[in-house]
Amino acid sequence: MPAATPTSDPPESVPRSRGRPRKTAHERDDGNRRQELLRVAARLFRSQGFDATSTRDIAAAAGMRSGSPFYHFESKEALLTAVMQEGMERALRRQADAMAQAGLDAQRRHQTLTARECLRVLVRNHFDVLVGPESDFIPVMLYEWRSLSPSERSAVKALKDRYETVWVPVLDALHASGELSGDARLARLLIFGALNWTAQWYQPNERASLDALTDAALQLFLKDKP
Amino acid sequence: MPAATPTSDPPESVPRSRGRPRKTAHERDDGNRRQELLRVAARLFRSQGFDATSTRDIAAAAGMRSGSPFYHFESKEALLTAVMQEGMERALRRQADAMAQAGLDAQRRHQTLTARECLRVLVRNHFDVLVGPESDFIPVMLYEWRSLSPSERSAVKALKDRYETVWVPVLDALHASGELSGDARLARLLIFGALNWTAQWYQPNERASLDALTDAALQLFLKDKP
DNA sequence: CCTACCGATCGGTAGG
DNA sequence: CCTACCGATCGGTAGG
Repeated sequence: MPAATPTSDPPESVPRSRGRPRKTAHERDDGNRRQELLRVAARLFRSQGFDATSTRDIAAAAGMRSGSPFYHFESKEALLTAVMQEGMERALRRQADAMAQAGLDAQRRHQTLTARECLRVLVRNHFDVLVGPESDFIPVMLYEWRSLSPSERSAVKALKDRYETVWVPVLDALHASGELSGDARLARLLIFGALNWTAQWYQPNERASLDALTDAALQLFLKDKP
Repeated sequence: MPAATPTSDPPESVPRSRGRPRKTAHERDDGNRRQELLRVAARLFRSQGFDATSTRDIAAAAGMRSGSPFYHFESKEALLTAVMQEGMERALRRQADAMAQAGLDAQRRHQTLTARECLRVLVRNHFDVLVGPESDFIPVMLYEWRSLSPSERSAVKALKDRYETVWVPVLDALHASGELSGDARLARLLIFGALNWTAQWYQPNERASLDALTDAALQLFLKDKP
């Protein structure tokens, strides 16, 4: 039974929002126009910043006229929020897939994943999400927080927390085995910082591959097992 | 003898810039108005971002009318550049002072600083510069790169490079002694990432002190001396 | 440093 | 999704 809401729906379904009604992602087959807007917005927000990108820039990059993005999104801010949510949902899916795949590989070798191997999978996937192909969404989320309203902010933060929660037991296990030293919470924050900062300097044509970067990170953070 | 400049000063000192002549930092005793503008601009740029801060916001915060900041700075961009340069110059001074002081302390104990102790001094000072009192300037530099023109960018980058250069021999020594593992360049980039990211989450009322944070960082990055 | 102002741009909307 | 448009805001300037 759904929770009782103080105001129930109006009798004949009067649209409540301002202006024209807007489609949701799954309404009609041309949701690809919406996807296209998300893609170009993510790219522009990343390269120029949210405030420095006009909705006209976005429309032009998607081959539309200046007013048309507002047919798909209520506001520029809603578009930003959608970019962040889309990015986090993809990241969550990829993280789950990577962990599941690594688990299966281990099983086929009749082994269990060590905490160190788990961390390697998480770090490698994080780099993919952050600086790999189609990686504009997550940097936008990391660097454009300020432009969200409090409620949008907490919606995105919930997804981000889910993403980071996966790391906690892994880091705890490494802490317990002595492979990770120091305060556990501070270590986690510092590690995420080291990883997230790569979005600032890593270029696709960087001499170091993402595998090499993963190696460097694990070597930096982890001690030999005592 | 000063270097010969292709165009020497005009005979009777005609101002070359547009509009009213602007004072430099040392011209007259009310350079404190300029300093005040830098201070409030740094604070607003940090909390709202460069693009989301209007020159009217800055003027109001400094107790001026909307047009007055342009008496002190040629443009909003020039003000941003000045914030970053001022911040880097202070950081460089504080870094040099901290290292010198630590060297003197060691000398008084008839010892030399170990590489590990040097790193501790650098990290601790970096946290001070980044999230300590009057720490708005450096986060602005770290997060508002995009709004600079190429030439302004390289001017700031030169200062940033000078700051980071001090760390290189220290990290190299730790690498040589086996206290720091993995590719040296990548380790340095990851370490700066971990430190710089604290500007995103550290609050002055944070439970961890900057000393505790320094401990956590050194424990995370460094191995025991083999 | 203030007053008064300009031209440009921006997010967003009505109506089709 | 386009056309045509509005009100607000912004960086910056002339003149004192």
